[in-house]
Amino acid sequence: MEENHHQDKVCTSKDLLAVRDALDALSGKWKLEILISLLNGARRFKEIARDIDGISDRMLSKELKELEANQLVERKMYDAFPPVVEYNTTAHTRSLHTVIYALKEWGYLHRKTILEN
Amino acid sequence: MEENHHQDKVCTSKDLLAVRDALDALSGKWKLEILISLLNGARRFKEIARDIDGISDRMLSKELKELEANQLVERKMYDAFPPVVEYNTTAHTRSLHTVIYALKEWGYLHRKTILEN
DNA sequence: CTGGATCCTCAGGGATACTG
DNA sequence: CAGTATCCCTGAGGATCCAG
Repeated sequence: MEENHHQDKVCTSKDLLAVRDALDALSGKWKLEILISLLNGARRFKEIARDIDGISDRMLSKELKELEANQLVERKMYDAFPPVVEYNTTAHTRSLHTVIYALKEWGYLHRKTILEN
Repeated sequence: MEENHHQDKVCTSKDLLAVRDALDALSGKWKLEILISLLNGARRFKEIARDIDGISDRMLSKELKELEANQLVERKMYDAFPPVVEYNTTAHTRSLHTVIYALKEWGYLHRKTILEN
């Protein structure tokens, strides 16, 4: 980033805000599951709903909207009856791989650490 | 990890649980701020409280306890009056660096992505 | 099928006061 | 200083019904 202010802090307050932004985009009980479902292929509303155990239509709709607002899913509507809507990932979703990988690895490590003591 | 089951999924359901474990350990409004404060050096209760704008004693106490349960902070009590308690990071906290770095980088990228459209 | 509208519950977190 | 105890409020998320 452009300015550093010569601090050797682990994480500046600006950095903290960025971390929060990232976490906020993934916040909510179902977002990750939805993204992972879509990372395995484009899906329609009901297909995602069937894919994710326990999610209600209301929540799926809400989370999809937030993900779309954050450009993490793309919504394609086909003019037909009954309605056909297809959800898919975006380039931005793919950029999440590093984050998901880091969280996953640390999650496994964390569980191991906790169980060992 | 030991078994793969020959799937080429981006993220298995076991992986998702690990991601959730990671996120859970960092959940709560103040945990990251507390960790970052401590990553810049050991601190006493009141020092952390002063470091973090807006946090109440109650929340600081609660979050510190959860972090300690997750071995992300270490609590040292010195027998003295008035009481002296010092909080510090642990080896496990340091292992979080990859995660925080990934989240930070993606957070900046995310903001850039959103603002561009 | 793809959702929107409504109502309800509960846990996260704020404010304040108190104790060893 | 280092926390606890209490009370309260808001918003995330569940359940159910309705509409195009």
